[in-house]
Amino acid sequence: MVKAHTTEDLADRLHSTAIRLLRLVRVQDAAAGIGPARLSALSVIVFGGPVSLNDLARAEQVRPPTMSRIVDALEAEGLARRHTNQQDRRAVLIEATARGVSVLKLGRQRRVRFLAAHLRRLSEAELKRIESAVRAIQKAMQQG
Amino acid sequence: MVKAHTTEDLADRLHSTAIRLLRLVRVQDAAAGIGPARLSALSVIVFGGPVSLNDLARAEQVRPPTMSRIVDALEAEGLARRHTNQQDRRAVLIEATARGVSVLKLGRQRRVRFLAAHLRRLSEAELKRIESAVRAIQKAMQQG
DNA sequence: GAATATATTTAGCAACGCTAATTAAAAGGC
DNA sequence: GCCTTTTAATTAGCGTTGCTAAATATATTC
Repeated sequence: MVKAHTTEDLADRLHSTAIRLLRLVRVQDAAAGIGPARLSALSVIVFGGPVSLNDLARAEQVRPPTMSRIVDALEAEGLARRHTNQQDRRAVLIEATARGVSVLKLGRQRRVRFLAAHLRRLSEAELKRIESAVRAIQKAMQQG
Repeated sequence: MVKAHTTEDLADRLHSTAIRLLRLVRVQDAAAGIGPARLSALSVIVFGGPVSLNDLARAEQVRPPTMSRIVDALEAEGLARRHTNQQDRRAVLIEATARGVSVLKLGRQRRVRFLAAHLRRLSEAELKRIESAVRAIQKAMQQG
């Protein structure tokens, strides 16, 4: 569980590190005044432009009825808006309100700044290594 | 949001990458037959030895009543056991059963193997960079 | 035009989060 | 040695977030 001589050992440590990292920054979300499912869905809405409910559910790895209710809540809180797609009137297009964008960006900023404060403990060389690793990890995760 | 000239940009990308990584491996948990809160608590119980309920709740960033119920479920499923601490009879000590240990390790293995399969797409040099970045990130996160 | 497929919602249930209040044991003050 | 206060856990009751099954409305296909 400690040595990283195999790819599987490295995967184990990378996995644990990702868990710890998100657990660390999650503490900042208390100040956001919005639950985790809503915050996460709002993120996809803000950065993914107008989205259909099905696509949004898929992106969040959640079933459509679950997402329908989350969007209800986001609408009730004035953070997102539904309007029917005119090309296919069965479907809805969901987009963020100005308030939704600002709530999301502030929440994200809190997390990121908190994490950045930790990273500043490291040397330039160490930061460069993380930068390069982030690129590699994203490459490994591309298309399934 | 794209360039990484500042520590904050790097934190942003690292944060996003961690989210995507965990979202990727989470798909494997469907086969575990146990909810995420229980699985995560079981992990602390297995690797953190016998723990009090309060400590377990703190480790999982959850309130004691929530953890009490999760431990109820783990006991009902035969994955963990409570017994009262003899030094302080208000407190309980929670530990994993043999079945709890095996359920956790299999679940973890599924996640880790899935992630390892993705990492094998990378070169040795890229894996070395990730290895080194993991160490740096853990260093940055040490003690708060 | 009828049958089928697709997008979303509604209904109802389980798991997980919370706060407030209760119970039981330990620790401290006098 | 009592009596108060503190601490550990649980119970009660509520809101959110996950699911499946069924309903509704629109598109598509034959």
